[in-house]
Amino acid sequence: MLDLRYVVDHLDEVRAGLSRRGAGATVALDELAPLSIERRDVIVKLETLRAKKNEVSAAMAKVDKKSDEFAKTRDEMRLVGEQTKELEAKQKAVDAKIEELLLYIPNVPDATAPDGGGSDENQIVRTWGEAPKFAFAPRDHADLGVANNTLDFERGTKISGARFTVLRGMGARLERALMQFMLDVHSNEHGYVEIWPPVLIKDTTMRGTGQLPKFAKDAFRIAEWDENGEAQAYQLYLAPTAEVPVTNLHADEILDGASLPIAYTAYTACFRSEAGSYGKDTKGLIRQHQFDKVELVRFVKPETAQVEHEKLTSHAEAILQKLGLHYRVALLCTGDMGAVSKKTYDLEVWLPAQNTFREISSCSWFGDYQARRAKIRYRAEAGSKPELVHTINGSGLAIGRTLVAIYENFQEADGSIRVPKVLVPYMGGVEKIPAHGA
RNA sequence: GGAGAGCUGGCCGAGUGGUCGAAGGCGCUUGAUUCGAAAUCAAGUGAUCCCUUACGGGUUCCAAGGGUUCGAAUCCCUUGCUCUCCGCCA
Repeated sequence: MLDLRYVVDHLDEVRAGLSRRGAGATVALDELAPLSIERRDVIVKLETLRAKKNEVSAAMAKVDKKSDEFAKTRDEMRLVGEQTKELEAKQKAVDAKIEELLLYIPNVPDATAPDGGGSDENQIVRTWGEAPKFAFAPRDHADLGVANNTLDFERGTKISGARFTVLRGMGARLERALMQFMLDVHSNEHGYVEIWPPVLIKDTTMRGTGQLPKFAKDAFRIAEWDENGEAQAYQLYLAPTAEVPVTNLHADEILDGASLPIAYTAYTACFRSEAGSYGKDTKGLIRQHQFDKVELVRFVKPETAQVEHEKLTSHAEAILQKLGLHYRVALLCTGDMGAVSKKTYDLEVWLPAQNTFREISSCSWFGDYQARRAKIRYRAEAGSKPELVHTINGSGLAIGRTLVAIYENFQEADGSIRVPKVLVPYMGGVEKIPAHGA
């Protein structure tokens, strides 16, 4: 979330920044300024009373408890106590209102994020490789995977419902190979520390990175049984991305400035309800309730954030390059960017069957927005004031979509699929997934 | 699931109603000493929010939330978490 003081002191600037996201993003700002003044008034009154209480209480310790003077002061202070309680209740109410507003206000886009209303106004900043040429009509991954018996959509639906898929044989092996390969590259070549986090996470953790309260409907929440055997909502969510548990590793911490940047990579299964995406990408692996992803997370000093963001993006790109997959990098416009982000690059991989690029990674710089929510700070040097870190993360990469890209880009006329060279060792030496019975 | 113990500053650990942001120790920082280091000695060493141009002043924080009281780290209630033993379990 944004800093109340900063918002109120720079109202016009913040308003101008938020308005770039489109109408509606600035609505809450107008309520904030008067509330902030009210908050300060309450605090000043409250603290004056408390100071008096503390002063008098200290004096009373030395007074004879049976004296009239003691009784008189005590009665006076009883009144002060009541007033204090009223003011405390008022402060709580005002703070809650402010918090509520702030939690729903999105991040201010960075100046380098282009203006725009939707995905067609994103800027393509670079393109890598070339689209493969086929002497035949390329088939999509779902057809290939059903034919070679590595993707079982029907049984996925049978056991778990729509948007669940079973990987089988070399499909399952490829998924695992990709996970290992990505983690190896990031930890060995890019200097990330590997993390294996829980995927059931608390609501406060979801709040820290901004998934809650605004996007509650996008996440799965688990239930527990009450004494009547009824399912009751339980305060644990299925992580929609490793970003959530991994970023929150350092929640409520003051990090040593010398330890920055901290870089983590983590594989997790990811769970998304995909509310509001009915009818979209219903065929194949593109949009699932459960999918695998390797994530990259960096905690950095503010002054290095832009450079760090580019660096992280290049780390995600390296995976695509090593696999030999044609892709492009899109700088998202303000209207297409996530609410928490200041600036986002999407990596889009070429999918020949769809004759288009599809998102396979999203690399975002969040400024101090997540850090403020999650209270992730650092001390530049011994004795200096704690400051908020900047957080950056990105997929490195979405594994299911990578498998899709490999199937579609490396298919042969007979329906077999070439395994990218770098993955062959991870596939136990297999260089080609056969067209049938894989 | 059953029984018990506990949760205090970066760490260890005192503190059971007032003078406690909290003894003592460790760690850390600075200075002295040293050719330098170790050891030793001295001083300092949390966060939060509010007021103030500044200097500075004040508030809150002893797991969290509520309560009792003129006054709570200390008493009461609720919740969470940790540990030990038993049971169950991949």
